[in-house]
Amino acid sequence: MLREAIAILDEAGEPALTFRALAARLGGGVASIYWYVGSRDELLELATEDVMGGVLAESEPLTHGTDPVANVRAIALALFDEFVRRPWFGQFMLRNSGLQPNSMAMFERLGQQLMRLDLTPKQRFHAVSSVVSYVVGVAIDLAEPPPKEYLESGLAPAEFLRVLGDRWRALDPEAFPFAHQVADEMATHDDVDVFRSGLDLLLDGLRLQAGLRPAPLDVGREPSR
Amino acid sequence: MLREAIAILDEAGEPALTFRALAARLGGGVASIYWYVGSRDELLELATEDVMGGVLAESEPLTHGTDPVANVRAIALALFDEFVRRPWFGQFMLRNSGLQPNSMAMFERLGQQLMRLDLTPKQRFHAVSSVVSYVVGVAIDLAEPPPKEYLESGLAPAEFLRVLGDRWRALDPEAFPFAHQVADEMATHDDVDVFRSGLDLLLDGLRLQAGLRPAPLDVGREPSR
DNA sequence: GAGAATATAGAACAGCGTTCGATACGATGC
DNA sequence: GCATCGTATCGAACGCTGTTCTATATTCTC
Repeated sequence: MLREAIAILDEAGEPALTFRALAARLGGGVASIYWYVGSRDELLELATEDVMGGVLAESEPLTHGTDPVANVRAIALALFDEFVRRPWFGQFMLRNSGLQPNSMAMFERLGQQLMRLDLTPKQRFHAVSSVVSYVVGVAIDLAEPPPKEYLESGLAPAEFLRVLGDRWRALDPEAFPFAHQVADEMATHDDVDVFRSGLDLLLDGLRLQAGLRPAPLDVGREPSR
Repeated sequence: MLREAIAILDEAGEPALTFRALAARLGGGVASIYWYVGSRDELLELATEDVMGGVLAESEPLTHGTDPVANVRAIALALFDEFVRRPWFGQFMLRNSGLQPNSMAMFERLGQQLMRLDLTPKQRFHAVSSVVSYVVGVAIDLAEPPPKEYLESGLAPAEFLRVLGDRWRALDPEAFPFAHQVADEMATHDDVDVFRSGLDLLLDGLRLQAGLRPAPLDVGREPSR
């Protein structure tokens, strides 16, 4: 049943997961679902936990590298991948305050990497919280349903970005010099690049705090300048 | 009318803003609201834009400092303040993809600060996006309604945090060394401290990228170690 | 075979956003 | 003075939602 629920979420997003839709898919009655799950929220909770379990399993090999910060980076990127695959996942990842086992395990996994750094417990706690917050922030952005203006336009995603860029470029350069300057970036940006950039800023700050040299450039990172 | 809508949001949160509740408060009929606003989503959009306008106005003086990164920091903290005051605000800040004037203006304001840094347009675009994502991530966390376990317990917020910390401490130290280590931090942490820490990591990384010295310690920052 | 635990649904309820159609009010035009 | 048109209001209904109640099968245990 959880499988079918996740399938609906994957295919049509969170609003599409109604008890009636799920019951129809299962070929059963609506009320039957309540035998297995207490509420819709609980169902979403189970779904996110299930997916988080998958990410946890898939990203396990990423935890054995010698550079703990690089490991955190790799794990975060694995999470990002899942957000792209399942936009609904990001929306609910934070819904549970770390009480679910798998979410807790992800938190623990990130924290364990940071235990190999010369930091105070408080700094470690703050650092993990920050990485999670950043990741969630990007996830929410990705999960945001496209504006209906886009849906009506019938444009391809890349084309719509170009239109958005054009709109920024058309703004008054006096009042919006920045929008004007980055209109091209807006038009051509790739989400994963943006995610990686911000993550690297955060992790560079963390390296600095831990008294490490800036960053090894050998893990597919673009040079900082 | 927008005033009353925001009042409901402030008093009882986003789910409480129903057209029927709003109509009752206005002493009118439900359908009348549709004369002024096309849908509930549009109403929420107007509300967030209105609040963002307020933050924009209040934080204007924070943009004149000599250190652009410190200015970004101050603006972000002003946003955070609003999230604490209005948890619903954070939830919807990102709902509009920068099409609303005030959200756009906030984006522009952050970007203009970064124009004073020696960065490429792409780096600037990524940096602003990252700061926004981080801020939104924290906002979402804050907006998360407290678990019903907490509501049923009747505990004060600080006490509930202590309970959560105790629970982490009770975990198997072999399997959860990190949770064990930061249980105290979890129990005693202050949200604004966590927010500030992560923001500073991000901004330190940005300073590094711009070729600046780490950070002036004179703006109320705690030393990095 | 009796009875308990497990499992399944149909029907109904209250609430939601939204739409429809009717009804006023006031200014404008002839 | 009367008709007309845009502004503004609203009661009633529609279709949808999560959820609950109650009744009924199915299966396992003694």
